[in-house]
Amino acid sequence: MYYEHMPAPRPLPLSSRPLTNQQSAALSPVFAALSDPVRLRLFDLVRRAGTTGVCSCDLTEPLKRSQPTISHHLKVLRDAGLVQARREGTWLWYSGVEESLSSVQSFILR
Amino acid sequence: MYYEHMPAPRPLPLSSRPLTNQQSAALSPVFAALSDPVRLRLFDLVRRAGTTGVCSCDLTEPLKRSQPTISHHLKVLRDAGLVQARREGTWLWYSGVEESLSSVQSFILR
DNA sequence: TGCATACTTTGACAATCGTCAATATACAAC
DNA sequence: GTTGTATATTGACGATTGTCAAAGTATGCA
Repeated sequence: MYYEHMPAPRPLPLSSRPLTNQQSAALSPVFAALSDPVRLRLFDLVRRAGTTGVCSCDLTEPLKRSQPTISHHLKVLRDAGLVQARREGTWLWYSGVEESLSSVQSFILR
Repeated sequence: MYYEHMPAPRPLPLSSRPLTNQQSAALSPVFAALSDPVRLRLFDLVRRAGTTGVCSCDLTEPLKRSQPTISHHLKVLRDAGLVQARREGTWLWYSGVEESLSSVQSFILR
């Protein structure tokens, strides 16, 4: 409820079938990756860096966590498919994977 | 990625500000509530029961979990604002709260 | 080769989580 | 009151989580 203007809630279509075990097993890790407040801000920061991306060294300061902790969280986000990394010399440039949110979007609108 | 027809990924507006500590603290519990596969199916089942709702006694069997476990998960979903309960005699009828997904929706589309 | 920088992995810790059996509570009917 | 049914709470268990210090790996440069 942190938004001033929220999208209007849609009526349920009820067209689709109940979530199967496999579907919930595939979807829940995405929610889990976003279930930690620090990781949620981390994903937000990476995401808004656009296609250029952001190096993880610039993320420890705003999130006030150690570098290994940030590295750990980035791995969780990577394993969930929410972010990706591109190496450039010593640096790793992280960027968001927007398509990874499609399954969440589908679930919300189902 | 469990859907055949996914909504097209939107380009980032980049209009809004980075998530604050308070915003992520408010939003992450919703993701956390959906981060468990059993609870995700539970929410899906409750949700598609519509305004009528469903009694929790009918949820232990499809989810193959004990009654206390279902009760525990329903409490997590209730605390996250995702479901609500209406008493009718001995029964409790659970139904989904669609508006609770607005914050998630906003975050995805931000 | 060596050194410096960016990042990952390991190992440990307290805290939280998912689960169930046992117990408790709430309500209806008698 | 008692009895029965629906649901919640308690307490315990192993498993997982977030965190950091320490050590390890990778890349670039002299």
